[in-house]
Amino acid sequence: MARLQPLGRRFYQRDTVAVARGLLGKVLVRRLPEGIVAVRLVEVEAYLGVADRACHTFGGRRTPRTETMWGAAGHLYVYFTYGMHHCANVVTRRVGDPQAVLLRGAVPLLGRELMAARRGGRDGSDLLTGPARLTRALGIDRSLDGADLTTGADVFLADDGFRRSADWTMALPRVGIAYAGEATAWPLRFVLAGRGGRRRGAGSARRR
DNA sequence: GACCAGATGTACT
DNA sequence: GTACATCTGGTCT
Repeated sequence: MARLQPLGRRFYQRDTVAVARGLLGKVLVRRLPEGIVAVRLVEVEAYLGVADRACHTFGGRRTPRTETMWGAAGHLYVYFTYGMHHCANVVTRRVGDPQAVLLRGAVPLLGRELMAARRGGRDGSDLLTGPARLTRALGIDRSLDGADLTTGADVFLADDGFRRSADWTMALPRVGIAYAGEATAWPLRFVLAGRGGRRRGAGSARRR
């Protein structure tokens, strides 16, 4: 894993669903003060911008929080939710077309101890399953909102040659967006089958 | 498996 | 000022 090259801007400028599928199996590398950690993405969700009721930019909403999504592809969009959790997204498409892919789950490749330490010593099959667990284990917060993923700096995505077959990719309804009307059922959540994806299905959607 | 509380930033009135 | 959020961890059954 010594010489991973960051994915280029063009990878992110494609159709959001294509980017989401393409991200499965890719390696997310994070440089922490304590060392380098790396994980393989196994679960993501696509958010399709102004036409997607579940998306922060639905209807053209543009606020300080969502500004990163409105910018160039290949940047990290990090937001804070439920008063205590951070979630990380990858911005896709082009400037002015605010779409993104939420990183929901991964499996550890390198630096597992560092990640477990950041999660308060918890280490188990749920170390990286769930968007907020992922960001916590990788030390991702609002300070990384807008970070460029193509430079290979603090955080970036890379291809280490891992090849998933299309047969191993599942498309499922998204999670936690019961408020989103018809968009709730759109199959925009992609999971690498047979890998640590979460078992909790769409059925766990909260009241509210 | 089901259910609930938690803590606060963000959007909107 | 108010409502709610791309969720998690803990408890109860």
